[in-house]
Amino acid sequence: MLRSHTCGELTLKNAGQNVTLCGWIQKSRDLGGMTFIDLRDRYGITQLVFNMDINATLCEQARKLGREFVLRVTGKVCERSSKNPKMNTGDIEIFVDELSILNASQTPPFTIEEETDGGDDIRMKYRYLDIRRNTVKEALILRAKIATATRNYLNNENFVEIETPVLIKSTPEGARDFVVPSRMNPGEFYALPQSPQTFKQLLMVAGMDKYYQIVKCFRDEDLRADRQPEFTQIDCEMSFVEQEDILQTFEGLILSLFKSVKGIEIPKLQRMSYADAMLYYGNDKPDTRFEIIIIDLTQTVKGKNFKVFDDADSVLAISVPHAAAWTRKQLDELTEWVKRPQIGATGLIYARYNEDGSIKSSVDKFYGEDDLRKWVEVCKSNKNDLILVLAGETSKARKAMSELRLEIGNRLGLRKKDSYSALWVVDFPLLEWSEESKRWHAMHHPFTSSKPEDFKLLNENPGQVRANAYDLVINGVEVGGGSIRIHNRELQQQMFKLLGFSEKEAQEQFGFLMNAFEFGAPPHGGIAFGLDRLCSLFGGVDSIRDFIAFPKNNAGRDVMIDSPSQISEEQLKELNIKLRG
RNA sequence: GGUUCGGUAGUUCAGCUGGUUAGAAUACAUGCCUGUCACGCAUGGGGUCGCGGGUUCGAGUCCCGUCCGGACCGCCA
Repeated sequence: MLRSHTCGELTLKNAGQNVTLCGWIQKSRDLGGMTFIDLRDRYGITQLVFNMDINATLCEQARKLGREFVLRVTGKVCERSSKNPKMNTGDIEIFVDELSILNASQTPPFTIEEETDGGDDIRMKYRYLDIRRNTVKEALILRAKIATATRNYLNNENFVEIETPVLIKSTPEGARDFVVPSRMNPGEFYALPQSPQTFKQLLMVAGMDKYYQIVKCFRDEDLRADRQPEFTQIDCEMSFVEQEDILQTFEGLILSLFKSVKGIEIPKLQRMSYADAMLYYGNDKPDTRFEIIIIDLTQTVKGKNFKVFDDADSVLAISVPHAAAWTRKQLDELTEWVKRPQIGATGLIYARYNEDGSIKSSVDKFYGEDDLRKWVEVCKSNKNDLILVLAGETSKARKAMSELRLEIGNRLGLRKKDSYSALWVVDFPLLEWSEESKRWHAMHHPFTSSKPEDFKLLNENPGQVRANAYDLVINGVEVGGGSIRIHNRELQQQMFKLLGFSEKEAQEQFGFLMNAFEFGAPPHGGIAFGLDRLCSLFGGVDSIRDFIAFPKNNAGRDVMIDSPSQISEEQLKELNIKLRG
């Protein structure tokens, strides 16, 4: 070993010992007669001292060292005459008597500090320097903790960790596949898995009973702060279970993660139907950290010759507590906010329920005091509340209101990073109609089973069929989702047919799975969690990027290694690929 | 595919309605300084204002195009 201790562990107890440390220079302070160097490694920072009176040559040498030089030093641990209570090692320092420079460093392009001066771009380009910073380092360590705690829990529950292939088969359902050409099979391509879905089901057919895997998945879709083209799932599947068993098992996982990683106990998870989530929160991943819910005013407001409301499929409201005094300017600004194309509302109507009991709205022309009184009643508003109303086609109005609700939550400071509200959203529809492709799409995926009682609707009214599917939502983030699967060939075939597959297509693409179902497939179901999102949630930030050691940028590029990149003519030839102009 | 914000010193940013030699902080270099820990003080170097075109007597500033980055919408079974 090049070192006897790390830079984070020495305290007064070690005073008098001779130690050898290795690390990077965080900072040096040259006072003339003496020089202090903060030496950093993963574990912490320890102060080195060089003194002209004690060792002039060494002190001269130390003055010349720059930031991020890698040193190995030997010296004696001494109690400081002026201690630094902000540091774990602040009571001691090392009087160095041997110094070797293991490697020099250029001046880093940004400061290696908690609050760096570097922008995202430059940080990503020099990610290996960025990771030296505490915030990123801690984020990666948090991720490792979550992964370890997950493995502990699942191993303890008798799950078996099994790897599944990364080079698999492309299928048209769902997201775009990343595709890999096969040299040995000219003109043919592998796809990278969007999830190990079919393999884990085959493992259930194989009798593995309980499987999990912390696994990279790939989707060739546009990126977001919480979406990367390659991401990690905690992928799980169980045999001989019903929905309730899955919810119980994985509620246990989540509670145990909160406890072991964050050290907090969160309450048992609420259950909310998809229909309720849409009705009260306007989307299927409600942020339940705050109470404001969406109220349907459609019937209340109709028939007063206000065209906007009379023409609307839905008129939705939220009652914002203690906001009646918001200024006209604030409300105008909020109106502009909802009119942005991303939100897409055409306008915002408001009613103030004033302290004195009077109600004043932006549509007083159409609605008298009595009408507005009804609004207040339906919204269950209190004095001093502000009612905000959006109208339009139901799904658009819900979406806009959902966004507005979250924005209001932000403005009122109700979405606290360190409070957690987790719930299961259940009873998803099995299918949703796509106007674009004029056919039904699986809302979860084509292997999802329906509620037995809804099964009879499958042919006459597919949109009404509820699935045995469930999502885990925490603070408005979809952290995981799963379903009880189909394990019967005929049923699976019927599903493919409903989704517009010809029998031939279904056989070509998923024949292996349906064949397997004919060899004694057990009832089974599972769930997958997004590890990256779980990390960002635990870390209290919105972006998943700092929980990934080497993430991709907005355009799916790795700016550090500069990928993707072109490949040589020989490589293309070998792969039997010709690029189009 | 679209919306939007940004690109000025190594870095983060300021730079007004177009007008003198483009600034600050920090980083860096040199010198001084024996208890600093955001050390201090002094001095100094550092710029193709992303790129191309246009308007103008004059463009960092206005216009068009383009490239790059961030956030978002579409998309993400």
